[in-house]
Amino acid sequence: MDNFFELVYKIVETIPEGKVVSYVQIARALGKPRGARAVGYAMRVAPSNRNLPCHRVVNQKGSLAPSHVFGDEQMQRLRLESEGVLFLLNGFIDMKQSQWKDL
DNA sequence: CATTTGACTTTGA
DNA sequence: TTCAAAGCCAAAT
Repeated sequence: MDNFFELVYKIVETIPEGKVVSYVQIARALGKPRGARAVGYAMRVAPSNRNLPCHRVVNQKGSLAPSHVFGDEQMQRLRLESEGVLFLLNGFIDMKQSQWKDL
């Protein structure tokens, strides 16, 4: 399976622990600098059996999915914190340090 | 086959 | 600098 989704999943699997990646970066890696939305769509239909760290994929604003996607909003935050991702006081991710720029 | 939607980004005021 | 609107890409309906 080498469709768009699989490519996205491959990149997401490559995200190191304690780091996050913006949708646009993944889109760029796929050759679609403006395909960030498509990446998000791929995440929405992402199969759980793929061991996909979707919680490490965030947007440029540093905020995760609208919450209900993971079940509980605080759960994903705790999960990221457990991996070493730094969170700001406003509940957003500190992109300055946690954004994975080694793509 | 055409339209709508969506876990976004960028540009304009 | 912050807030609001438009735009683009791919998949689903």
